[in-house]
Amino acid sequence: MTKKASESVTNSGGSVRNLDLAVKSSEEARRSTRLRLKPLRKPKTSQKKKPSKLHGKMPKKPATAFFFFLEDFRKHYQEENPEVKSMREIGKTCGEKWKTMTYEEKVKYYDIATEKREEFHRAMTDFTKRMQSGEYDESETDSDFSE
DNA sequence: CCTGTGATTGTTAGT
DNA sequence: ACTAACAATCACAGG
Repeated sequence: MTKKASESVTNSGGSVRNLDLAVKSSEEARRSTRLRLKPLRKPKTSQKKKPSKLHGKMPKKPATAFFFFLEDFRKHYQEENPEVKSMREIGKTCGEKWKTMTYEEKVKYYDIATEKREEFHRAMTDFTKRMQSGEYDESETDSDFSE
């Protein structure tokens, strides 16, 4: 609630500024991403794997801006192409359009992703803190006692 | 009936 | 700094 007011003050300026910082932060990471010319591993895609209990309470990676755009784009795509139900084709179309999108247009999606990232960061901090505090509780009370 | 696949880019943690 | 893997979605297929 409080931060909402400050953000509303600056229309695009605030958003852009946030994005700028976000971009700057990932600027380094971005470079590496672009360099990925070593597709040694080329899985057919789809890296879905079963939820391994790595730590039990490890915060999962938040959806990226692209995913938010996908969510929105998917709605429009289904409206115009109700025949296409497969997400695979949408992904291609969305990805192609995503590249054509301009910075300003992506800003709004990046902005959402940035917020999600912050939330994730909090969960991560709490998680790490808890971990250092007294080792992670792997017990997670499994089925021993119902809650 | 349930699980895995397939496709997209972006972000994160780990080494 | 770089690498590898994973994040959501939704329809379809296989066991």
